[in-house]
Amino acid sequence: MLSSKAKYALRASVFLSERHRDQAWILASDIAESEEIPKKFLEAILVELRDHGIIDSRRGRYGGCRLAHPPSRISVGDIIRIIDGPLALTPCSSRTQYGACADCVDPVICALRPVLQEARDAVAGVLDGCTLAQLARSRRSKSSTTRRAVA
Amino acid sequence: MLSSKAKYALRASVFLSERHRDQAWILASDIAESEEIPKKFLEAILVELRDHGIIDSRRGRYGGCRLAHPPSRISVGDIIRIIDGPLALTPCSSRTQYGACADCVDPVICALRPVLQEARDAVAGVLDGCTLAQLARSRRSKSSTTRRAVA
DNA sequence: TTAATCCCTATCAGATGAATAGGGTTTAAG
DNA sequence: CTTAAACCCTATTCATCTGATAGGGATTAA
Repeated sequence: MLSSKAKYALRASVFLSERHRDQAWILASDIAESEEIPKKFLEAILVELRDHGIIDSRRGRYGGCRLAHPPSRISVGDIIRIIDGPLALTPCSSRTQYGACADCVDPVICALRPVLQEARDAVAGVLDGCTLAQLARSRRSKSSTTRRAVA
Repeated sequence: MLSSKAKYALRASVFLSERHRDQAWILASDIAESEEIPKKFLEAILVELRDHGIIDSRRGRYGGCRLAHPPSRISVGDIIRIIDGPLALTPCSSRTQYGACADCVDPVICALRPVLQEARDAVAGVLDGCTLAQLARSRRSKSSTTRRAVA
């Protein structure tokens, strides 16, 4: 399951995507308010995203943050991996962060590994194939649909 | 990530698969010893598997447990779902245990949902496509390979 | 100089994960 | 009918993770 933190990170990232056009610095407090994310908690998330090169930030007055790359170059998988760790079901079936599990010597788990790798490739294929740009576009179309439905 | 509990459950299930031929009652303590699983912890796991119809059990002297179905009819996905919960990344993208997430009203998360559903279908496809029988077979071939390599 | 902003460290309550303890209940063999 | 042996139930422990809050330090552009 996704953590709240990862969902917040995705929401914040999409928010930044929508405002990425003019390269302006966006306030963390604006994101927090618009997306209803606890401000201090969001700050910690933004730091992680910055440390992993997803966003750039500028301190001091008139500072803020913005995506470090075009929204079409950042995937859902990227964000989730940074916040929640590898997509794989075990360390030993991860490709981006491979590591032996403590109990990986066991033959049954090893018998399991090919399946788990297949599973991880399947999820990764989907989540890495979906970019922030696509999410932002989909959000835009949904909100307009809603508006039309309400009208 | 898979919990230890789920790995234990898978190991125990494969162990039962290997001995399913003669329909005998297998002792929990035998599974615990062979698979190096803490006995009391394993007992709790077996109860869960029993409650979900994966295994049958008989109490009292000469009791034990065994698979309630042929190993070819029980999938890795079945076991994982019972022990660790839905394969989906959010309640709202689950098919077997659908439920709205607390924050599912948010449009970005909703924009995310189709992707998450795709991801869940992808993992489910893999994990439900792998049965205990296949795992047991793969374990058998591996251990013989090992023996050959050692010899 | 200063107001505004990101950033760092510490802390906290609650949930979850992994395991242990101890006995209760049931069963089949003798 | 007794009894040894097994599953089964409740409670408890300990460590870690999650989600969040607090307070201020460092930095920047006007």
